[in-house]
Amino acid sequence: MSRFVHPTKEDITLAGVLGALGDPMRLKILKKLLERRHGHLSCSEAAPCTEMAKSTLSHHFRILRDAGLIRTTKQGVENLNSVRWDDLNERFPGLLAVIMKFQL
Amino acid sequence: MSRFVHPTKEDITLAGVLGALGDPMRLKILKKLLERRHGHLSCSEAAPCTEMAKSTLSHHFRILRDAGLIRTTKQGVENLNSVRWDDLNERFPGLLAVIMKFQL
DNA sequence: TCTTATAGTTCAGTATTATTGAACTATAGA
DNA sequence: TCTATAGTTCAATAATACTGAACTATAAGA
Repeated sequence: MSRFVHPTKEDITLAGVLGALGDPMRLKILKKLLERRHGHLSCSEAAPCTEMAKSTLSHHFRILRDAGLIRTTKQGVENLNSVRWDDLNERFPGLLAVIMKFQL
Repeated sequence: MSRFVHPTKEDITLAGVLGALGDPMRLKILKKLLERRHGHLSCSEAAPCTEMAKSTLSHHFRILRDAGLIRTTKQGVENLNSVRWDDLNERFPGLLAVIMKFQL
């Protein structure tokens, strides 16, 4: 029964957010999640490609979670992930919207 | 006579830019440079604090340069650094302007 | 209930990056 | 030429990231 640790909105830092997004895989994961802004995706649904190690994927989700970019809840056998859109937009207005515009 | 290597505008990547800015020191350096958008600052003028190792500072400037965020030219004993504002704004319109708005 | 499958985490070893003191390079000025 | 200044490069260590293997938790079927 692993409970996920999420930083409070106030504890989200700019360097943390940018650092977490400074990786092509994590950018792709966030883009997939952002496409359904208030929806949820399991880790494997949000994976940028299928031939990547589960542990690697888990690692990247952890980094996104620790930076405050996503919220993870366990539902049955899956983890459901969603972007913390409102928190992020209050903390850093416009940031995610701009990043989301660009390709890759 | 060290010549600095700068990526072409086309070679600047989003993950590279975000990764380079995913560090408090480098964010501070960029902010100082951005305050005089088309001006130039030496490395020591742009240093976030004075009590950091010269080699560490040099390392951070290198990462910013390799990511395409700054251009460095040697002038006398000093290195002059400036933000590649136009290149970045053409490649990722609005990105730097948004990041610049936030504190820390 | 026992077994199997699914989804993901944790562990541990390896690989990559970051940090920093010491030595070095290049330029300017006395 | 000698000294000071500004920064780089090197080399060693510290900290993070990546990933295969083993493990945990839940669901569903026999």
